[in-house]
Amino acid sequence: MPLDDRQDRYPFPEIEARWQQTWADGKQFKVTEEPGRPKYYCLEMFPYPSGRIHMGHVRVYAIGDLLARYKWMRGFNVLHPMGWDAFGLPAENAAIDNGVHPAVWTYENIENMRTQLKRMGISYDWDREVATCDPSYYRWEQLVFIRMLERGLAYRRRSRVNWCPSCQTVLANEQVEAGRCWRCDSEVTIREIDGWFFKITDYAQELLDWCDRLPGWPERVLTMQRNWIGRSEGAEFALPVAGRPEVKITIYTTRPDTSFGMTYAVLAPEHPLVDSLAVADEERGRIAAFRAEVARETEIERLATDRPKRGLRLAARAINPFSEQEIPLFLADYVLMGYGTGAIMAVPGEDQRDWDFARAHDLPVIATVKRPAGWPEDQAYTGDGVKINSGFLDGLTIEEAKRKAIDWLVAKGVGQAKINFRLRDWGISRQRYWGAPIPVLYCERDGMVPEREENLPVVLPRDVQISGKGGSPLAEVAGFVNATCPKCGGKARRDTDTMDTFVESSWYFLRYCSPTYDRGMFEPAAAAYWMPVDQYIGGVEHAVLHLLYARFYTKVLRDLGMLKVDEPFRALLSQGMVIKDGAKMSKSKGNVVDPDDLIRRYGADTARLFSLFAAPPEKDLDWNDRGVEGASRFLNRIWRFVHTHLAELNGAVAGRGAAVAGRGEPEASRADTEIEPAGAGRGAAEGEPSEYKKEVTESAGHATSDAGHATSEAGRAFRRVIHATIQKVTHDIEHDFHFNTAISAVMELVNALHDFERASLDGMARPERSALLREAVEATVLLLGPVSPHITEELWAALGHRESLFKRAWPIADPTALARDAVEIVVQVDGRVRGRLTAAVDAQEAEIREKALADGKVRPWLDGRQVAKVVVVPGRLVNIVTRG
RNA sequence: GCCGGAGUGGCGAAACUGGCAAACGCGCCGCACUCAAAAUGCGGUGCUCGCAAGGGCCUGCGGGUUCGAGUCCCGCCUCCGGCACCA
Repeated sequence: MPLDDRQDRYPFPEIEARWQQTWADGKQFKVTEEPGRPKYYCLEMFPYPSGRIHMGHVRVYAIGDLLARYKWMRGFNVLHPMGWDAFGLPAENAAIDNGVHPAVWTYENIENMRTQLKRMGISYDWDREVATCDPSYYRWEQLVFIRMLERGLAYRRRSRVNWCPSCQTVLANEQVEAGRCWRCDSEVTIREIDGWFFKITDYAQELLDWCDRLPGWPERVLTMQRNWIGRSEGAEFALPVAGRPEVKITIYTTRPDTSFGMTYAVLAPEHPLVDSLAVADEERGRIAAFRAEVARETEIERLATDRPKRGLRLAARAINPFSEQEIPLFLADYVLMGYGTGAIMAVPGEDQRDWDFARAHDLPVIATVKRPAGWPEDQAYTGDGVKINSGFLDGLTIEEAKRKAIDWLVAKGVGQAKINFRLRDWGISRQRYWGAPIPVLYCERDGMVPEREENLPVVLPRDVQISGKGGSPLAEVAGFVNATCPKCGGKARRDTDTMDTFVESSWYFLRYCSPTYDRGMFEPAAAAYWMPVDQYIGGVEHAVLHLLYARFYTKVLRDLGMLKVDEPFRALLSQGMVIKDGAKMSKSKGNVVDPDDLIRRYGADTARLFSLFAAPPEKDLDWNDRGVEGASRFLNRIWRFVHTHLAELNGAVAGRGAAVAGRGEPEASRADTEIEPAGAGRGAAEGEPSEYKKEVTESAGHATSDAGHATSEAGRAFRRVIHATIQKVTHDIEHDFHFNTAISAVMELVNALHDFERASLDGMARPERSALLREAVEATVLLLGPVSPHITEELWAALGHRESLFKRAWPIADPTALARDAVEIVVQVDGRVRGRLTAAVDAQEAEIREKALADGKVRPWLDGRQVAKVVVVPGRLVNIVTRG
């Protein structure tokens, strides 16, 4: 078929639409569990249905689809699903702004985005699509909520929480970024409010431990999770208050070895013992004023570490149990109630913050670690050293002293070793409408009561006024709030908060295993077959949020006896952002590229090719319109080559000179090149299904009947290029997902194909040439299939194949084709390349050495110099080292 | 401050366990086709000295190890990301 005259481009709109239809009609990517066949669960983070896909989506889905299609070709049973993270605030904000119901808005957006995604030609099993706002979805997380409640893994308490004044709702710690709301960037304030929590802190240690057992995860994500969990080892002990034996302040420290240097102690302003410590009314007044002052600070101010530390000295004094000295007690804003015990021992000698505070308040400093020579006078010392001024700890190392100090506390019965985590429980109540209702009621008689399981789901009511003025909209819906107590049948009120949408995304990958199952969250056998996700792909912005929650939730489900896996995602590919003109694509910066435009102008295959070619997936991708042109040009070049050589290419197989013209309707005889992978034949073991190699090797022999016997020098060289490319592309995909270099290898093959085509016109036997051209073209089409599936399907059909490219096995490099008998060896003199020589692959070192020393290009460089040494690296280079 | 990651042509980027730096693509230059342009094809393209043959210099900076360093070691600088009065 000729190029489209008008555009000089191959007719991608027609081709892409047709193949998308063919795949859909044939349910080609629909999967079911096939016990005994190796599975591959390939998952991209599902999108929030904002209404339109953006380039970031194109990038993730192109990556995921490449892997999914590649694994199909390698014989795996591939689960590749798609769905919608459908609850959330934007829907509600749209309702406030435009008066559209969030449900209407959401489902319209889903329709839109589904159409867009289908135009990308991703190999999803659309029969497994889920939307988290569907009651048949969230009913199961309500059930799990109740089970968690029974186990104490979900609990309700009043607490100081992060509050976004703009979103009018509570935020979890993970959803606050540098004091601002992760979604709307408003400054976060603190509120004391009743709410539900998931006890993720119970899993802190396990979540941390498994960070060391996830080799398929990028190190940077694991590091972020470790930091977030924030484990620290130390000691906790009672700090006596002078003259007040009934008051016991517990302090936490990671440096019990420095206890002798404790010259004062500090309580957080909100510390509950502060009230009982105050003696006079006058002091109570000052405390109240200090607390008010601290409370006025915004989160942002509090985060600034360089600002002077405020403190208030209390009348009460404490006793350092180590030195038995009386020391002053302070309230100070640099001590946080939320970490440790909310009280610290201050050791200005070995802690810079304490040092700064001690300076400002004229407090004594005792050094308990010997300073290295020249240590500045005006700094705390946190380095290593020997203990001094520390009574029974003197002379010990820090580590020894830590242990001995803890032993001493234990012996005295006042303290013990203690491990602390920075991780806080996950606050999941949201004072908003568009979320899953919390399945709990409050009865006048029985108090808080969970809904009965048989009454689930607690359906989110449709009729609701959304004002955005604050307060849970559900509280205004009488028909929802007023209910009967599941326990006594009396009057009860429903909880009117909804769950954080991160709860839905914590298990959607499980729902995909059996999306319509109605007797539980997922069908156990299906989950057992598909889980864990083999490859998860998504943006790094979820490094601690979603990825930590999902890990936690999976462990909870395991402990509830519902699931057998410890971790949901075996491997994670954390893809970079899409950048244009030096900034992340965003409407406000005006640098967005609309995927729809792109696909309309160049086709999905080009959009996918470029986004995979421009950068390795983990790096940020610099969008470049010219680069897209280049990708398009490349596909056109292949198209043109195949169609201008179609007669020769198709004649080659049967060895007939007769041309088979016309696209896609070749003769049936072509079937002999087809591999029909029977279900049984496809794959036995993971990674490299055993019967697979044989099958493909045979096929290679078939498809290249004449080329296999390529005897000319040029023919063998070209065939080596073909098979080296197969090897490289396979390696790049398997080894480190460097699709950019895989694609560049195919580009090189296509360049070599053009060179060969020209060079072989004279002097090469026609059958050999034709067979090699066909072998190269088939390899190109196969290798490029997972990247640009439509054009390759079309070309594959044009080459006479009747079955989809993706039912065909991935090619394997033929070792005989790769074998070479001579290699080029570089000759260096003193590390500089001076000549080259050709030697047999199995040439002995001595032989290479002689050849190198005798080389005409090399000799002048040895003139007047002595050869000191000759380094021979077989198959690579010779370095002649000279002297004089 | 702590923890990660990265610095390579005009640009996006390559370089497996130390072995020809800059593959591939973009851009640019030249040529062919064309009345002309577009498209396409072919060739060139790190910097620098030279008419040329050919030489010298190049992977953020300074040292080191090595026959040989983009890659390993030590010390810096810059940028990006995460965490951050976490005791």
